[in-house]
Amino acid sequence: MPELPEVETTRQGIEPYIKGQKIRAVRIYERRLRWLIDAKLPTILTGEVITDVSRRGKYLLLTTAKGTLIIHLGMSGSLRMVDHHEERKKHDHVELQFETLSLRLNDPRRFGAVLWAKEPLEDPRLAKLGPEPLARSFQAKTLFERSRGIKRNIKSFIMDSAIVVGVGNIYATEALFQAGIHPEQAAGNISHARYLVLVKAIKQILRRAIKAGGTTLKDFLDPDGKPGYFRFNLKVYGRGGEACVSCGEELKSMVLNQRATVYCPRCQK
DNA sequence: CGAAACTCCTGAGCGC
DNA sequence: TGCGCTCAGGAGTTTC
Repeated sequence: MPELPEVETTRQGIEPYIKGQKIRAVRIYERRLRWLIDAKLPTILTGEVITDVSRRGKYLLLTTAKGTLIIHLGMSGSLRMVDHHEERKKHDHVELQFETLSLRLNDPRRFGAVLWAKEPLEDPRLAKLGPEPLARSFQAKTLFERSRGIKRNIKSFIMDSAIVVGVGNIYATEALFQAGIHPEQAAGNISHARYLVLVKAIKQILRRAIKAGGTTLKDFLDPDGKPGYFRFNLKVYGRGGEACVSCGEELKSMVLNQRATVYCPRCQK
């Protein structure tokens, strides 16, 4: 479900409710997520204050004086702020109880993760992550240099979190359309000039999507229960067979790196 | 080493 | 109404 804009929307949604708040209780209803949740989590976290709510790639980081709770939403995870007494829904796996509200993690497919780390950025899963796409450190120059000699297609290259974090299937598809680059183009064959356009496209699309509260395809809701509106700005994703908004040509659908891909054969070379 | 395939899991939508 | 099939927004692990 979530790509970077949805994770950032989630972060912004929960921050005002939990930053500075003390955790009163922790309930774990299902430990079997991507990795088994540490059974000692309630003991570790109860009584701790959340001092910061940040994000690294698609990982959410809830900082306390003792260490950091790392939450990944996987494909189908979501966080909601609810009243303590609100009935638990199917697939609500973890709950952090604060003074009056609770933060609940719901994740039907259980591809998400809840991890505990003293130094989260040293966790092997986070240590090798590439730059944040919205940071100055994400530049055409580094992409260009890192891509020399790389034969794999540009779509899988920009979706690789070691290259740049947070670009998932929807936004990779959209950014390549905006940049006029064919998704199967070899990363190593793309000029510096075209990487400049691509980096600009990625930044712009992600910024706009965050502003719109993310993309709701069927079920993404922010922690207050509101959907994201970027869906209405999607130019190619989910529009295979329809007319290109730019040239009118029929958009083509294909499966690339086992992921649905849509592109305009005339606009993207 | 890089690149591609495979894997985890549930639910929605479709054709019959 | 039900069955079986396909597909889904991620990414770590395995295989070639």
